[in-house]
Amino acid sequence: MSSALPCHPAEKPKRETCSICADCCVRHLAVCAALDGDELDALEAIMSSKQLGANEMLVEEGQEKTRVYSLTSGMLRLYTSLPDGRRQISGFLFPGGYLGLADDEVHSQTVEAVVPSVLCSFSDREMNALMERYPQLKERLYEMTKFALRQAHDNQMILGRLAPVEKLASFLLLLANRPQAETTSNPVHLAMNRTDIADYLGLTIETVSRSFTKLKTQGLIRLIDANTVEITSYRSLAAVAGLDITHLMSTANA
Amino acid sequence: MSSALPCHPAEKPKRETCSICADCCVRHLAVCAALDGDELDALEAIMSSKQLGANEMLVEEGQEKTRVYSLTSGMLRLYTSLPDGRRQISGFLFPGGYLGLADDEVHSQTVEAVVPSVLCSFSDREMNALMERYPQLKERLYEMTKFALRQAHDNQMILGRLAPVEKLASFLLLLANRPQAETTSNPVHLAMNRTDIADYLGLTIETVSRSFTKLKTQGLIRLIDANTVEITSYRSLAAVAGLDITHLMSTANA
DNA sequence: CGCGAGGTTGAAACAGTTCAACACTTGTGG
DNA sequence: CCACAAGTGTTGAACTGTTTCAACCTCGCG
Repeated sequence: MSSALPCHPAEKPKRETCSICADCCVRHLAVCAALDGDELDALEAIMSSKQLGANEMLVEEGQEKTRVYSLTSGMLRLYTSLPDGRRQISGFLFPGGYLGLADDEVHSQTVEAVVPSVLCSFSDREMNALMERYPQLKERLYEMTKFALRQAHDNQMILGRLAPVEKLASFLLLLANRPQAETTSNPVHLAMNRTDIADYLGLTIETVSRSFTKLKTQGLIRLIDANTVEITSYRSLAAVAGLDITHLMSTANA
Repeated sequence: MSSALPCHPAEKPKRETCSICADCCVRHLAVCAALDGDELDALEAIMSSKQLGANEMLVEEGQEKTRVYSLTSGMLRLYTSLPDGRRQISGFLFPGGYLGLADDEVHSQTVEAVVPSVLCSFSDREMNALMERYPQLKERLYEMTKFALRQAHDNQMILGRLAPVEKLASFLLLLANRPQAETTSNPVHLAMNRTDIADYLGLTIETVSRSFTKLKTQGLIRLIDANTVEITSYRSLAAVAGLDITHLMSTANA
């Protein structure tokens, strides 16, 4: 689906005699960046692979947390729902992202694949054991949790104080500058649909659509197609967003 | 100001020959719950006390993080601002709360006292050293960070998907059930003013005021005075809030 | 070719914001 | 002790913008 890098583990034979982690192209972004050599083998020993189809659910809110995951390729959405069906997407998970940072015993959010995805799966118990054995692994997860918390704070500003166009501008900049791509990616591919964007930004799909039109009319973006956005004027878009997101570009993964 | 428990360290002589931490009444809520005996002495050795007047600023967004804090008594607000002055309060810190969970080198938020407050202050460097020495201290901070992340996710739902009355209802329930009081406190004392509430919930002060009136008219709350709310019907208020916040009551501090 | 899903656009309804006035409390100074 | 000003909160009325509801468009696919 996505014109991603040519090397996901899924495309290789599942488990060879030797390390597949070592060749993983998102390793430097993921938890596993904390490990090397033997340590990596130990991680690999408790790892299994998991694939998800588009919109397939991985975990559901309230479910016991028995396994944790590291996303290799694809994209996930994390959300909570209200009894009446209203939904708030708290974030999207990109390759290198870790699933289970916020939760202790129970998952506090539902997780679904936005597009077909591949994950590394671990028993929560075994992962905890490994964290005791390799403190740098725990340290890494701690750093990733802190980063997630900063992201959540930025999100609160977006949700609480930005106007719809500003929200969308921030969102596009966030996608353009997300760490995975290393450099600023342009045009930006929107793997999620308008409903997802709306539920992430606290808007309706109609308002999202109208905000796209506004940015287009103002000449800040160009919609190559409904899911591909070219950022025509990066600076102006950042000015509209108001939010200073520069720290999200570099700090990405400490 | 607040009719709090009778024992804040501030009321005692500043540093006696022996442990003041051991007598601290919020210790079981704070970082220090992870430590005991000698360990507690080690923490106390690097600790100093800090007092803040109402609305006094402790740290400013962008400032280098040289010290970290544990709140003993009072209340703090944490927020970020936009260039044009719009403000989003990401949360309030209550006694036992820790300041500096999300940040690495630089503070990502401004912190001010809502009411006169007393804090334990530590050099960030020394605290890190202590965390290396006592892994359970790091573990404790990690748990508190995870809790903060879950809180942030709940907040995103409140900001993005709840109507004003629902937002206010959630906010009141949050205050009523916050861990410090141990039991559900009623009536609830609002130490912060309407502007703070508005900037926390993503509303204007007028809408906050009107929402108070609506809850009052519906018979769910009673305003003893502008800053004291009696929850008349807890269940109905929870129903209005929509949000299930029960997990915030018990999980408080793992 | 026609159906369905996803996205855009238009018009009306509604709700939160804005602007303004008023009430209440507190502190200052005559 | 009272008058007055300042700060905070509430209420009203008009306005603006998002939501709602509906229609329409486009694309992919059976």
